[in-house]
Amino acid sequence: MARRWPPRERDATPGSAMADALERFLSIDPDTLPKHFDAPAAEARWGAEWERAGVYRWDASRPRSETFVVDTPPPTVSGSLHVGHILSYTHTDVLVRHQRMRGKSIFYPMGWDDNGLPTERRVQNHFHVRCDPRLPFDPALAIEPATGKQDKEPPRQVSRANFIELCHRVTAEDEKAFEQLWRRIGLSVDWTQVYATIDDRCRHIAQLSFLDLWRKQHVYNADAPTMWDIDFQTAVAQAEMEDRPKPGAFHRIEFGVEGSAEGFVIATTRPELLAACVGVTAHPDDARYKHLFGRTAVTPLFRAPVPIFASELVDREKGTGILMVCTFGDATDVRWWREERLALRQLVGRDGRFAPVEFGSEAFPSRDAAAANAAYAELSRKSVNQARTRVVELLRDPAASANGRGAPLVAEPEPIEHSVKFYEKGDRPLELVSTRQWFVRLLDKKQALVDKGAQISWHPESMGIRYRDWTQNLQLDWCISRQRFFGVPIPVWYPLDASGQPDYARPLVAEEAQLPVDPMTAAPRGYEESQRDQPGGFTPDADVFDTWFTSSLTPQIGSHWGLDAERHSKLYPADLRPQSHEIIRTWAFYTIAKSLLHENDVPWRHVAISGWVLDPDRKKMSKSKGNVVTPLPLLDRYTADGARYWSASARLGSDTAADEQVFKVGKRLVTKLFNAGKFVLAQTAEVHPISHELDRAFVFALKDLVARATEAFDRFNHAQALADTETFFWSAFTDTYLEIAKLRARGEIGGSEAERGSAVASLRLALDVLLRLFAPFLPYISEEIWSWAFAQERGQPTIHRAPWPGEADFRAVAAPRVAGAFERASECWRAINKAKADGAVSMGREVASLAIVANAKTLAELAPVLADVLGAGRCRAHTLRERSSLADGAFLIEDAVFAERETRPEGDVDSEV
RNA sequence: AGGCACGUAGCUCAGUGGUAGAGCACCACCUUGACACGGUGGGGGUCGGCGGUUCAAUCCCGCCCGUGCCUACCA
Repeated sequence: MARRWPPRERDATPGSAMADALERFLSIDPDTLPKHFDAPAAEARWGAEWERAGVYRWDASRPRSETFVVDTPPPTVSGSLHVGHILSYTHTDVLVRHQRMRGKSIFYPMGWDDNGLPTERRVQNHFHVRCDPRLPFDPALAIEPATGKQDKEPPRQVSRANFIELCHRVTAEDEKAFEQLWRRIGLSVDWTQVYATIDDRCRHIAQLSFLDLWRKQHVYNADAPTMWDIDFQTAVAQAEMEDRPKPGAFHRIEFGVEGSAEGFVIATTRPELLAACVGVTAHPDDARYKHLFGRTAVTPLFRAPVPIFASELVDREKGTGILMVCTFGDATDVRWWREERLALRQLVGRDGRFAPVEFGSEAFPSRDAAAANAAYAELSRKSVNQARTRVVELLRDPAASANGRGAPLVAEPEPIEHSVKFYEKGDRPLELVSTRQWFVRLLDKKQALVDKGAQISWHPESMGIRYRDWTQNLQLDWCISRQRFFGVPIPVWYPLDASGQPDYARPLVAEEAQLPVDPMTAAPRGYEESQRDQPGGFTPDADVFDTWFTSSLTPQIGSHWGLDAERHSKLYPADLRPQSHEIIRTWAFYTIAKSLLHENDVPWRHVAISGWVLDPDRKKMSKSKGNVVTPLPLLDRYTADGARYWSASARLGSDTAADEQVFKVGKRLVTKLFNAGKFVLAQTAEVHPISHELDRAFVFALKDLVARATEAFDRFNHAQALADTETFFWSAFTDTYLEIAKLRARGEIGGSEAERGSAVASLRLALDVLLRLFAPFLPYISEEIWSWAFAQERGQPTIHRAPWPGEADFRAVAAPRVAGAFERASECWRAINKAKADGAVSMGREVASLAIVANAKTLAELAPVLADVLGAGRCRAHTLRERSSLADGAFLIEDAVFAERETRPEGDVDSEV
C-alpha cells in the first residue's frame, strides 16, 4: 500500500512537528529544513540557547559523589590564540560533556591567567612604558597605545599603580578574545564560575596560602644565591629555567701557589669571574694536584689568596682537572661556597654589571692591591660580556702573572659549545646573585611529593613518570618571591629597628582578616601608616609572588578554600586536571605541592595531558617560529564541530599535526549527520516494536558499539570512542543498515505495517543513540538534530543533558536469533554492490538473477536477513550455492544478470500526491 | 649522558601473539528519491633494522638506527 511521503499535511516548523496520531512515529517535513546545514547560524543559536537555559550551570545542591569537578587551566591571556588552544580545551570539554551525560553535576569553571610577566611585557611594548616603583601614582595619567613612532624614544616611566592599571586594561581585552573563542568552539563551561588570577579572590586565597605555609613553617626568607634574570631584575625558580646551547670557550689560566714559584693551570668558561674567585679545588685522588690541598693559591691579575681544597665533585677529565670556585659561576660553586665556608665576593650586581669594589680590603684581599685595583678599574661597571673580553686581554700580559712565569693565559681560548641556563622568558643568561628571597621548603618533602603523584591517575600513564623524575631530581627549594609589579603582593612587612634597619628574621605577616592586602599601601596590625619606613616603624616587602604561587591554587580557587568551607568540601579535591606536558614540572608539580602542604591530600584524581599541535613540518607551533595557525579561519571553513572533530581525533599525550584534511573529514561527518538525521526523522509508520530479524541484528551491533564507546571513555580514550562511533555511523548505519531498512520503511520490501514500524523504530533508535554518542564531540549538529524531534519526544530539551546511551535504550529489543546476522547481511550487501561495480551498473539497477555463494554455515546465518538484503539490492531472482572452500563470512556473487535498465517500483510515492 | 614516547600505505593515524586496517590522496565506475558537501569498487605496505622467545612475532624480549620531548651536563 502506498503511503504519502514525505508527509506534508503538518506544521511547516520542524521543531513543532506533530504526530498524526498517537500511534504514528513523530516525524518532520524535511522540506522545511535548509538544503545544507547552516553551521554559523546553528553555532550562534545554540550558544545563546545554552546560555539562556543554563544548560552548563553547576548544581551546588548535588552531593560530591554526583559531581564532576574540573580544574580548568586558566589560559595566559597575554598569549595569542592558536589552534593548540582548540586541541587541549576540546579534549577537556569532550570528557566533561560525556560525564554530564553520565548524570554528573559538572563544575567546569574558567580562569584567566593575567598575573605575571607575560602581561607586564605586553604592557611595556603595547604602551611603550616601564614601571618605576619610586614614582607616585598619577590618577590623571592617560596613556594611549604606542604607535611605533615612539620606538626610538626612551620608554615612559610610570608609577607602580599606573602600571598595574595598564595591565588590567590589556588583560580585559585579551580575556574577551579568549571567551569568544571558547564559546564558539562550544566549551560547556559554566560562565558564572569565572576568575582571574589577579582578582580579589585569587589574591586573597594566594595570601591565605602563604599565611598557612608560614604557620606550618613551610616558608622562610633567606639572603642566598638565587638564579637572577638581569633584564627583568627578578629571581627565578628552578622550574622556570631552561638550558640553551651557546658557544663558549675554555680559558686556561695559570694561578700561583703562595710561598712557592710553582703554579697550576685552571680551565674556565667564565674568566670574567676571576676577581670573584674564592677558592680552588681538584679531585682528592688526583695525583697531579694532591700536594696542593691545604695550601693557598694566588689568582693572577688580582693577586687574591684563596684556599685550595679537595672535592669529590670535581671531574678529573674536564678541563685541566683543577678549577676555580667563584661567587657565583654555577650551582656547584654555591655548594662549595657553603660547604667550605668560603668568602662571599659578589661582583655581578642585579643589573648584570660588575659592582665597584676596593681590593686590599677585608672583603677583597690582595697581595698587590694597587695592581688589583688597576685591573679591576677596567672591569668595574662593565657587563659580563664586556668584562670577559677585557679580562682576557689583561691576562695576556706577563705582568699579570701571580708567579712571574709569563702571561697567565697560557693558551688561546678553546671554543666549545655548552649549555647555559636561561630564564625561559629571558634573553640573557641567568646569573647567581645573592639576594633576599622567600622560599617554600620542598627539598625535604620529595618522597611525600612523589607518593602523592603516584596516587593520581595520569593519562597517559607515562606522564606520571615525568612528574616523578622531575620531583626526585629537585635541587632547590621553591623561590616564590619576584621583584615585579603585576602580581599578588607578599603579605609581609618587616619591623625597623631604632637605626632603621629591617629585621628580616621577624617578619610581620598579615592577619587573615586583612586579606587581600597590599603592604605597599596598608600598614601591619599594631602600626600606624605614619610609621612607614621610619626607625622603629615598619617597611613593606615590595615583592610579589611567583605567578605559579597563585596558579598552583586553581583547585582551591574554584572551591573557595578558606572562604567557604561547605563549597570547598563539595569541590575539592577535583576530579580532572587537564594540562599540557611541558608544565608538569611547574603547574602540576606546584599544585600537588600546595595540596600536600595545605591539606595532605591530592589536588585531583586524574590528570589528562594533551599533546602539542605541530605544523605540517612536525615542528611545534610557536610565535617566534612564525608558524602559528590562528583558529578562527579554521572554524569558519570547517565549522566548530569540524574543528572539534580534529581535536578529538587526537589521543591524550600525543602531539598532533594541524592537518586540514582532518578538519575536512570532520565537516563531512557533520554534513552526513545532518542528511541522515533529516532522512530518518522524515520516516513515519504506525508505532510497532523492533521485531524484525535484521533490525534486531542491527540493534544488537549498535548495543555493542555503545559498550565499546563507553568503555573507551572510562579509559579516557575519547579518540577511540569517536573513531568507533564514526566508523559504525558511516559504515554500519548509513552505508548499510539505512540503505537496506529504508526500502522496508517505505513499504517497498516486506509489506506488513509491523515490518514497516520495526524499520522506522530501529532507524530512530539508531539515530537517537548515535546522536548521543556524538554529542560530546559534535555538540552543535547533535543538538540541532535532537531538537527536530527527540527533544519533544523525550521531554529533554537539550541533548547535552540527555542520558548517555546504555542498557535502558535496548531493554525492549530482543536479541536476534543469529548474533552475527547483521554482519552477514553487510557482507552479502557488499558482495552484491561489488558485482554491480564490476558490471559498471549503478547501485540502483535491478538484478534479474544472481547466485549467492558461501559456505553452509554462512548461508545459514544469512537466512533470517536474506530477504532484506535481496530487496535492498533489487534482486528479482536468486539461487544459493554452497561452497565449503569459502571462509566463514565470505560471499561471492556469480552469474549476475542485470535488468536492462533501472525501473522504479510501482506505487512511486510522489505520483500519488 | 639518562628517562619517556614514537617509527605501520604517498599523507594523517588506528590496531592485534594467528592471512595487515581506516580516512585523505590516487585510479575506474555510478548520474543522484537523505546526502555529488554523495555512492560503489580498485591499486598501493618485508608494520625502521638485526637477533631472541614461540608451532606462529608488526605485536613479547634484547640490541641497534632514526625522530621528538623531559631531565642532566655549564668548572
